[in-house]
Amino acid sequence: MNQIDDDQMVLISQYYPGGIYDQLLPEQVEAKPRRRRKKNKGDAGSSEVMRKRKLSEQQMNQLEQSFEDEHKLESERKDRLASELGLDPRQVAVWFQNRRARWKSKKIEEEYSKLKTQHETTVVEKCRLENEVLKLKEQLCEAEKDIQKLTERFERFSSNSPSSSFSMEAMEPPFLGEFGMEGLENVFYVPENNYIHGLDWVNLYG
DNA sequence: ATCAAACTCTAATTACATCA
DNA sequence: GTGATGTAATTAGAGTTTGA
Repeated sequence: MNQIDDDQMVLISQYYPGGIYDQLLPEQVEAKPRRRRKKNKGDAGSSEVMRKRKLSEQQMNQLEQSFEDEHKLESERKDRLASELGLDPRQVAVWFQNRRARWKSKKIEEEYSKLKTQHETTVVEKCRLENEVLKLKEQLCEAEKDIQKLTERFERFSSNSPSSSFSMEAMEPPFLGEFGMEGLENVFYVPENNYIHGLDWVNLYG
């Protein structure tokens, strides 16, 4: 299945003449043993092989430019680039493979940073909303206490004057102000021109 | 339709160069 | 000298195309 092996054998044998790959029997090749490169200590720093390893600035620039144009590398472009740069087409292919890997890795890092920032913003917002909920609960609790006081007061008032009528107009503003109800207009919303008589208003939020 | 060869790719890894 | 880092090259495995 791995048909590139033969090509790679040729390529490898170019880099490592007389090395382990020349000694492999056909059966060993077919068995696809995990091959390990020999360390290239003997040649380090002196041979043509080493000079080939590092691409020149001009080669790099052209490869980068080509990569910017298109991340995929078709056969034609690979061969053209290789001949323009004096490289083996295989080297060009390898360069693009590695470049794509670096690009992907960078994109993943960028995406991670973005998500991290979003997460931090969301946590702050969650905290703010939780505080708001707490404040609103406190307000609600206070309002319920006030309603309770008003109900009790109203009941005492009714029992003392069974025949008298009762209206909000008669109580405001001194009546509500007396119980610290300022600023609760939005909590106890009463539509305009909607007069509530008798006990109905007391049960509205019960 | 099937199969193998020849190619591509990615992901992981290794080997080497360079620099602090 | 050494560890960290960047990158060229290798490897395995999977997918696609092509021709017999």
